[in-house]
Amino acid sequence: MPTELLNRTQGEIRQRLRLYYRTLLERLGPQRWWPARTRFEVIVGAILTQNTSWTNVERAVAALRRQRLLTPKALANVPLQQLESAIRPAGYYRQKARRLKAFVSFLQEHYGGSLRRMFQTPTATLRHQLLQVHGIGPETADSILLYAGHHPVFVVDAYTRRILSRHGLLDGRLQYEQIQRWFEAHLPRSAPLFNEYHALLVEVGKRWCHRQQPDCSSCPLGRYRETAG
DNA sequence: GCCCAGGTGGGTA
DNA sequence: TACCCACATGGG
Repeated sequence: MPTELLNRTQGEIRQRLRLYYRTLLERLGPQRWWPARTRFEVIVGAILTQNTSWTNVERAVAALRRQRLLTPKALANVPLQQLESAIRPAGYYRQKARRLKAFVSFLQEHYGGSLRRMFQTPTATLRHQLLQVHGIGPETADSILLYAGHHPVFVVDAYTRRILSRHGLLDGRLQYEQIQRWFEAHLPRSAPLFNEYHALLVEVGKRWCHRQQPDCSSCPLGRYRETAG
């Protein structure tokens, strides 16, 4: 199975990716991700938003803030049941409470609780370490690296797969790292660019590219969609 | 009531 | 490797 469905040249893919970015930025404006006040809040949000709508995550984050739990130390010390109760609106709250605990344990053990030290680690090394933490998979690890640490990694999510495969640009069944490499091979390696591009794709996904019945007529990218999606 | 949401890990063939 | 499934709340 070739990486690209429609037998495009590398140049054509790069041109298409630039066109999409320019179009979305023009039509939707900068998304200014990640919506959070601190780096640690980005990490907490990245875990809480796993397969969950952002509005539900916001309630959970607000509860954590009210209880002054938005620091590594506070999360490490809070009883599990209290943490579960605080993040309940985000769903999967029992799993996610353990995942938050797992991350702050990792941070303490490897970096003495210091996010600054953690993010000084080379990208590939830190990504590998994050993937060892229970409950942190590739998308969460990359969201942490990019949006909390400003490391230049492209974040792939369900919307990214859906949009690009419906446009016939890549095979949505490819593995996470394959799709990530595809983006990173065709775009300048820039954290601000990766930040904005992923955020724009999520906005497109939320508004126009649902699982069933995409609304391509009003989607800013609709006119560029071709067959073989 | 139904489908969906900014995934992940565990189990099975 | 490639599927299945559980996990859970809240909005449309």
